[in-house]
Amino acid sequence: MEENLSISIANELRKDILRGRLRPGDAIKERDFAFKMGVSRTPMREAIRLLGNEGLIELRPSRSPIVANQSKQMVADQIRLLVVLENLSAELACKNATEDDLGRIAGIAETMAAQFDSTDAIDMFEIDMSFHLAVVKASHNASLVETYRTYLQRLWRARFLAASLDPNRKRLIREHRAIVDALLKRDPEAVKNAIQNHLGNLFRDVSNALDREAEERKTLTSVGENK
Amino acid sequence: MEENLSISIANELRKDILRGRLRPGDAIKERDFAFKMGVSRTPMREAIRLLGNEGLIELRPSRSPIVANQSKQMVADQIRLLVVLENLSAELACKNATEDDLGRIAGIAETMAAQFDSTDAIDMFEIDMSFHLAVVKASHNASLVETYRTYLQRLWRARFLAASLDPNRKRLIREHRAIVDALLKRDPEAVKNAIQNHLGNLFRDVSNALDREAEERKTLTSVGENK
DNA sequence: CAACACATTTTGGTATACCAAATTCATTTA
DNA sequence: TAAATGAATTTGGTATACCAAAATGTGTTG
Repeated sequence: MEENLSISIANELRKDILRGRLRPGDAIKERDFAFKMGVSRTPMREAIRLLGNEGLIELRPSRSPIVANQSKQMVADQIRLLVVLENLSAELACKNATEDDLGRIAGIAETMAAQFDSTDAIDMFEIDMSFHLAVVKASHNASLVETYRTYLQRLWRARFLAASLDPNRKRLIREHRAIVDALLKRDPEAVKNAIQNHLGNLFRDVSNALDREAEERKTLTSVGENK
Repeated sequence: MEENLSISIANELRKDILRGRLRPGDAIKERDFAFKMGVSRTPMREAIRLLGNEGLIELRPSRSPIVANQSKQMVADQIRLLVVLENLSAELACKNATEDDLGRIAGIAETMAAQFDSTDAIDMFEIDMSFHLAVVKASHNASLVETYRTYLQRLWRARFLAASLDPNRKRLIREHRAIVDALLKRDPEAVKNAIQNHLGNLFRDVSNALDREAEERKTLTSVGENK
């Protein structure tokens, strides 16, 4: 897609949100952000609306938009859907994946295994997410890819917090390899089982991470000034 | 959600698209449509972008946007996903539906049975779609509802064409009743079977309808002027 | 000290103007 | 008659101004 100013602004804001430089609850003041980026309100407004549609920003009447701050119920709902989308992609990828697709997926898994200790946590998490997205792309169902991407982004931060809480590298690499092996065999049941094994406790892990973060925020608030 | 000018314009355009007053391939000329509706380009532009995000309008560089004209592959992809979403909603609705939810779903099915012959095809199709959406809402998973709604709208026209081609009222009412009965029993497998039975041939039916329409368009084009 | 009223600030929304790029159309030439 | 060239039109995108509504802050009064 051809990139205009609003799309490049949206890309930059999205990256800031996913990478944690903009945190849940932070205000995105249209005029301020436009001025800082040296653009007018129009493309900034359009970018904010785009991210609003993607669920990353929450628009509020008569108040500045904020980085979306999702309830545990919303996170649970999205994870429930994400798992179903990954299962569907497993089934379809077994049928439709090209040899290039499978090669790419296996390559990403190898890259993670090889570089885990020498890559910072944020970059490694991005590779992890690109692995999952590559599996979905191997389904060759464009709607599935589009919808999956939406929830991948919405859940990004929560999953990153969960991954940071329990960075079990051996388990991660083993479970990704199980998914790759099952895909290479083009065995849908085996892929689904491997995915279930990999994501089965995702909500619990994410929930724990969000609880932990809420505790930390409460501690900071009680010693700091009340805003 | 509070309705501003762009949202009400988007709602009007969406209704025109779903109801067939704007057809696939029709241009949505920003300046012309804004003038006709007595508004400026800004809310019209925002409304067009909103429908672009929803997949109902296709934006093109340096050309007027057009009503999305989906390939059969895209339709097949979307149907594949829609069925999975309906299956998930069946499972969750069995667990989470309130008695009000079930009453509402049964009520819509009864309304269809009672009013089928006295309601025009477009209105009856809308009731049919509201039945399916009510089942999904009964899942109480907000992300599922949002995603399902997206594909319900994208597939609206193709499904309406298919329904018009083979308006089998008895079958439709019977199959909806089977879904309701299975929901009342809160039997996920029975609901999934009923949905599979109901939607199992959706792609074939839709594909036939799109083929038929393409034939008709070709016939019209060969006797009319080439644009 | 709390509540109320008024002023100020912030904000979303919309209108309009302008620009550059792409497309289309018309004319000319070979 | 077809191709090329130049002019005109259409179009998306962006900047800026303005307005009304909502939120916030401040001062006064009871």
